[in-house]
Amino acid sequence: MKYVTIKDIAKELNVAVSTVSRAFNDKYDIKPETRDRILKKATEMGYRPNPIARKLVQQRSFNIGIIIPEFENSFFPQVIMGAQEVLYQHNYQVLIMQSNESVDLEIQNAKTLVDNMVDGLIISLSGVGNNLSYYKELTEKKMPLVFFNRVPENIETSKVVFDDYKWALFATEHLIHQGFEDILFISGPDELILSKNRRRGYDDAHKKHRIPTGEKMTCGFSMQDGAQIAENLISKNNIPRAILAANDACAIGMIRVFKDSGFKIPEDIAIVGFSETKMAAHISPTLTSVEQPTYEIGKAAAQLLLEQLQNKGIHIPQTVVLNGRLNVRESSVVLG
Amino acid sequence: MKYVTIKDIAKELNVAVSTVSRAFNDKYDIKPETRDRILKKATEMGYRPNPIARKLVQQRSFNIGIIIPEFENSFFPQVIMGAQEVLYQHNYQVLIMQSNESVDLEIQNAKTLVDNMVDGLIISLSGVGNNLSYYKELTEKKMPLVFFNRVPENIETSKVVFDDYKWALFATEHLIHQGFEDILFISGPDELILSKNRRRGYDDAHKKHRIPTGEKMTCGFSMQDGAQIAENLISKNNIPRAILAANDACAIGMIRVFKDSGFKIPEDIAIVGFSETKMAAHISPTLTSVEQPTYEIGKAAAQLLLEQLQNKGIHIPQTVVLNGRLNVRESSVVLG
DNA sequence: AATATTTTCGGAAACGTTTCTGAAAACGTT
DNA sequence: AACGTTTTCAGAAACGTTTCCGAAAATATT
Repeated sequence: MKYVTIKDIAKELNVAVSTVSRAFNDKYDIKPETRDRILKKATEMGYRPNPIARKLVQQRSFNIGIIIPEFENSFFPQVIMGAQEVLYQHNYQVLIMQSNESVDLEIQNAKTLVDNMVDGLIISLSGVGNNLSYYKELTEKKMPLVFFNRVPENIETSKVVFDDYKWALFATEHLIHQGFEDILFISGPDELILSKNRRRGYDDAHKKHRIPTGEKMTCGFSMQDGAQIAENLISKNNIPRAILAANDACAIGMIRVFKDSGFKIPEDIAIVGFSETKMAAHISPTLTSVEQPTYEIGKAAAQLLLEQLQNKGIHIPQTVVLNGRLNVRESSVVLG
Repeated sequence: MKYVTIKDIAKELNVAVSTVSRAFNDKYDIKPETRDRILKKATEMGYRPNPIARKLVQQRSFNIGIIIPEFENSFFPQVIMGAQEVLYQHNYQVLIMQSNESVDLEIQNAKTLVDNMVDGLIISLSGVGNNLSYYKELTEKKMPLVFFNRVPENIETSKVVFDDYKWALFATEHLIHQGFEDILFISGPDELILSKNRRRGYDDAHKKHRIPTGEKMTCGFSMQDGAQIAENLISKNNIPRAILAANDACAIGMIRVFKDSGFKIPEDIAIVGFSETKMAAHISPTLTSVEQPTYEIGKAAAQLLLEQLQNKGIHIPQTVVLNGRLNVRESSVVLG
């Protein structure tokens, strides 16, 4: 690839490169006529500024990095769409990397993005074996950082989270109200705060209604993970009356296995999912699920990052807690 | 952010920057002892090479750009995973951008990636209103380019496609074998070659069995698009006996609407999806679908790109056609 | 011991920008 | 007409690398 450069234009027009540069960043003194002359020539020659060179001298890139654990569930893609919307408005480009639920790859991705001089980072942590020291280092070096959804506990920076406690409590209460007492609780990996918060919600719902809690398990976020747990339960003949699942994918995986084994949902086993996917309304039975405002999460994260970018130096860590909704559908309601 | 540079190391060790540089790229002459001395100091100081500076001087980045239209269906994410796997093995980093089905955004993304000196581009076109002139320009400038899934007709470069003709024919025949004659054909936007190919397959299946074709329509790739078409059909009381849908999302959207209106699938309307999603086996009824080898598509695209990257200059455009499978499930089979 | 060869390194240019410094040109003021 | 201001521009340094060129040091050859 041959690129047209600022030098080519300067030579063509017999001006200094600095003059051409000024023509593109009006802020400096330049006569309108020469500016127009340069701009005209530039488009004529098909010139496009080289962001690489600019990054090098300005030590900033107008790029934002986003790191997510996976994008097979539609949750993260939707968050990204939200973030992109506000970042684009502020002329930032977005670089996406996915860590495939691997901490090593996640850190490697973060380093790559930092090496490439992103101006800030939006991150959702991978589930297992967190190693936060690199992120701590980054915050110490004043790199703008925002975590969302899967956030670390002891890093002083802005975060966007869902009120997992409240909605796990609410979902559990919903199941209790339906008359179920033996409720299996399934959450994501223990390291994630969101798992802890949901567990508290689950426990408190039981306390509030003065009934003993059911079994508690952890699980990954894929359909396979859910299916496997269901198979285990069946083989041990340990069938709960109701289940609060880690997410919709997990719930859907379980439902398939249970149905294949002849169980009726919700008549035999009621089930509630988490972080609503588009599928919830389309499977059979339709799935009751806690809906998270994915798009808003992305927008909020982007806005928090922009704040840090603008108030360089002084950064007051903020935690934005977003609200959700329980979409009650067939999978948790026994009629009559 | 303060970065440790090659200069800092050079100063610290009283050597020239060129020597430090050599220490990192062994290919040059350097005494093993000084190399080790430098490498040791470098890790001590937390040095990480700055890819930006390197790009500028080498005029290459070891970055590959991937542009996809959307990532709400799991199709594209899976392709990306496949591509990443082989590119990572060859030390390329992957930058992902999504065009949101907008041609303008797609071209803008491509330009951004080119400006950022990616060494090559893997692209799946946005559906509507293609403007290929920029891509033609890129191929003329020898930028390595590979298209997949949604490919342009008259650009001379490598492509990875699915045998849409064959599998549309096969899926149509499957429906014919089940005894259905009034088969509605729904494809993606007309501009896409894959739509044309599927249409040919659909037509030829009818020719082969000497029955007249049914109605043909176009549709987007989302559940909403499918739902809307179903609503239209119902309001016009124009109900086909069977449907070959544009993709699984479209099929699932239609199924929901039909079921809500009291139609039985497949007893009243049989339906076949395309490009199998994980959901196909989990909805009710389970969905018959043409499965595409998503992961392999990504890998093939990456390999074709690597070939171009390696044989600089001479590039013989290749088109890889991948095979699929018809997963027959409940939605297209009436028992008894 | 003198010369030739190889190994190892330093210096400097280059990549494409931005931005600092200062000088020339244009204008205004007296 | 002489001076002070302002406007407009050119030149050069800088960003962090790689890489070319050539020189010094080490080694080999005669």
